[in-house]
Amino acid sequence: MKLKAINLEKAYNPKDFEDRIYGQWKESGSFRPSGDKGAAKYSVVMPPPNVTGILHMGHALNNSLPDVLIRYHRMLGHDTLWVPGTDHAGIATQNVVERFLLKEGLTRQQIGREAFLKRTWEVKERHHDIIASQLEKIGSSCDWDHERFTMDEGLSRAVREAFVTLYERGLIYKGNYLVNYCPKCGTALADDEVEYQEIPGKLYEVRYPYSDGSGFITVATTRPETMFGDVAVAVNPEDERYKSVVGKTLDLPLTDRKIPIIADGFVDIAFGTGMVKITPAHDPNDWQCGKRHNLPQINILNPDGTLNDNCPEKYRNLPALVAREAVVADLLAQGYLIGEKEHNHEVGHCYRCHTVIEPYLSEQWFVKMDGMARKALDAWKNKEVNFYPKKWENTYVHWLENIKDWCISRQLWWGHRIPVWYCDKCGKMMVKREDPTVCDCCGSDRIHQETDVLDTWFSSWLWPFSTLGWPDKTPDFDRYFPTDCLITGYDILFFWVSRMIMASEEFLGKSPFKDVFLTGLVRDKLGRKMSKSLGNGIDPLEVVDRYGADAMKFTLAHGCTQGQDMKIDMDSFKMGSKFCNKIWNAARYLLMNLEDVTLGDPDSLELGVLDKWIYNRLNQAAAKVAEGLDSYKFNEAAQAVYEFFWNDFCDWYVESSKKDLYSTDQAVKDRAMTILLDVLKKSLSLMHPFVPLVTEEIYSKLPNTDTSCINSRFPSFNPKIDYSDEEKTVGMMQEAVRLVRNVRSDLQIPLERKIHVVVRPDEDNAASAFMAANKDLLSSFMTAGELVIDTAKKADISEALPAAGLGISVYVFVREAVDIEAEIAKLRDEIEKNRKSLAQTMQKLSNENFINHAKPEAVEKEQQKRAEFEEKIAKAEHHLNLLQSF
RNA sequence: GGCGACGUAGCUCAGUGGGAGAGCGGUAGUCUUACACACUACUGGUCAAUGGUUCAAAUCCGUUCGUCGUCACCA
Repeated sequence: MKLKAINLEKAYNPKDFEDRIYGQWKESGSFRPSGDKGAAKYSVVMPPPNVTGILHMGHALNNSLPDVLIRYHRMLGHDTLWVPGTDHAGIATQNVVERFLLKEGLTRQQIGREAFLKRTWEVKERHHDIIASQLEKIGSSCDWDHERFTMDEGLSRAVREAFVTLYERGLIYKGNYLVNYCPKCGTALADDEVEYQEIPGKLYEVRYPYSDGSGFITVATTRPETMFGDVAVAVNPEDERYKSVVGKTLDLPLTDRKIPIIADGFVDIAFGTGMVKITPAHDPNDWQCGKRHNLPQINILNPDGTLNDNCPEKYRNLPALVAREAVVADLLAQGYLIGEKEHNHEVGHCYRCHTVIEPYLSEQWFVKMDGMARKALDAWKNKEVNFYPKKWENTYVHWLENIKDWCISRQLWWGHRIPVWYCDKCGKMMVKREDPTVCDCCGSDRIHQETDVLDTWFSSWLWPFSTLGWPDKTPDFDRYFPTDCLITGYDILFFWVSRMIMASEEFLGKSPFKDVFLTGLVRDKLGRKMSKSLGNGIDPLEVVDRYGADAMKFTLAHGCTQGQDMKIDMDSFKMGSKFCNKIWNAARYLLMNLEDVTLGDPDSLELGVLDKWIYNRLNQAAAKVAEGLDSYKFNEAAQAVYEFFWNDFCDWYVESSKKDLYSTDQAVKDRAMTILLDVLKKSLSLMHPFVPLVTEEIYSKLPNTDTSCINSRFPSFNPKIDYSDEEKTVGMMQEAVRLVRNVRSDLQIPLERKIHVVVRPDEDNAASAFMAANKDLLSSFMTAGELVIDTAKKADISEALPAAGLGISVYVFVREAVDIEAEIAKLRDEIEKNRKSLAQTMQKLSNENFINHAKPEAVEKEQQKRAEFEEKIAKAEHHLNLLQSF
């Protein structure tokens, strides 16, 4: 059947088709798992973005990479599932909604818990739709039918199941402990939710007098206002200076309290005065020390960070920093403050709102971690879970070995409310999977639920199995759990990855994924983290708008090396865009030449040397892609498809085929096109995981396809294809062409001057025979007028310029192409002129006055000129020598 | 302070025992039957410094300098 030419738009314009193609895929259910039980399964869960966030480059990266993998496995025929979803992000979301309220002059307390949650759900719905459409826009082939939210019904059930189970196993407890508390967010935080930043502060030296009037001691502190919580002063028991004073009593300045001097090994003899005031309720070390010595804990703060009633009246209700100034002033006035020096120290800040964290004594819920940590360590030791790159294993192990109990209660409203009820009558506590209506113990219906909610990560850590139906034994769970790999940034290794492994081991006895690939972080060109406050972020949607989703995906994959952060700016994406354009134009070229062509069966054709060569290159590229993707070396896989398509297919194969494609013999043309389209079709499949949209759009136009690209078979490496002889032959031809092109370029012989060339292979072999048989092709690559393949080594080459390569030499009859005498004269002129200029420059540069007194820019400019002249002279002399040599 | 990473072409980075590479940039030329988002060629680097192991080191080891990350911290 004779085909008609197909005309594609002149340039690659992703906007013309990206949304349409994505819609078609989604519509046709292409993202759904095949459910084919006969095939291997491949499953991945998406790291759920915060529902109130906006997609940033980090999301783009850790959704692009799984997309590549998922598409690759789908094309291998695997039963693939990629589960998308969003996270309720307790603190972050609550903050967002509170900001909205503030604009209306309201606080959450004013509108109450129920109304606040209603508002929050509304905000969640709106933002969810934005996030989901952004994920679609960047081309993620996740299965939307499996989408989950950490607070949807199923996942909430999973959270309860997890909490109650852990409680039943004795792994959850409640108690009064010193926790990290953010006064602004009004909630406790886990240890790893605190970020430490060095800030300048002061170290105050304060005198505490002995109660017996025998003098005073001096302590050093950065936080003088906490002195109201002091319950002792500690010295090191080994400290000779203070051995005699241990046990004495001190008067605490500004108060009427008396505190003892105690001995404790944690005190550093060398630091400060060697005396430390002990404030158990406001410092983790002091808290430990207080426990050891059975000291009371005096909490001096209100939840909002102001001083409370345990402090002298004067300071009550002042914010800590204000109180500090007042205390310092009073200490100074009363002669207690004797020193004050600059002191930089690390201070904890809230990872959500960057407020200074207070160690705060309060009643909180905790998870015991040591046992789970051991299981998670074993999972790694047994190779149940593997880290890429390997270096993260150390970090993982170190964290697990030093783990502390996890504070999971948050004094927020947005989140999973802790499933604990208290009886108002008998005071008993109940921990329940289902909401109770009456007290188990006394039967009273006057019960109330715990008001705290759970840490967001308490739901995220169940994600790989809660999204598949756990705690129920669903078909999805049976089929797709454990998942195959997890891709996310290393910044949430502890928050999320480690905890998922712990939860999964605890509840299911296996690792939730086989592999963890931890990506680097996306940074700007200056190496700074992209952030809203710096305004240096790149919006993935803007990238899509300017260059297309494929360009973004390809660039990210191509730039993704193991363990390195990725520095990018908007221009970085030109690379992917150019590649897509190249693909587009190659396809356009072939399709526009389809007129009157009848395609044959590529499998039954007798292949020529070049045909075998290109199939061999394709086969090898496929091997590299498989190798790269199997080991999470996305850059190597992307590079392989790039080089194959551009350098092998476009630059050599398509160019080589032009003669046949324009042959007057229709049979020759049909044959050429049959193979060209077959290679194109397979190339599109090869490239599809990296540039899905453009390959699908082109694929849909091909006359030799009947499926969609997304559902086509990946052209996997076929060990039976071995055309290494053809590989050598074509390599030799390419070498000959390069040699001639070098000569032409060196002597600046314009293309329209057809040159006379003798090619002399070292040996008479398949390559020389091929070149002899394809002289026309070779001539066109060399733009040669006359070409002799001189296997017999008989041609007269005395007049030609030789150039030698590996296994081959070429001789170019330059004389015919260039007017030697004129060229020599021209070069001599040029050398002369440049030497004069150089002499002038040198004169300036050798003048000390010039060097010492002229502006540095001027000197530098002269030096640049010198280098330029010298280079020009050297080049001209090189040419001159060449021309004079024959 | 512990642990770790990095330092390769003007820029961004690959490369892990035997050839120093890519993309972008620069230079020169080319509208050579799709692609100027192209083609061709060229340019450019004591692979941070130093010592060692080796027949052979950008690659392995030691030390130094510089940059960064991370964990833990002294009040």
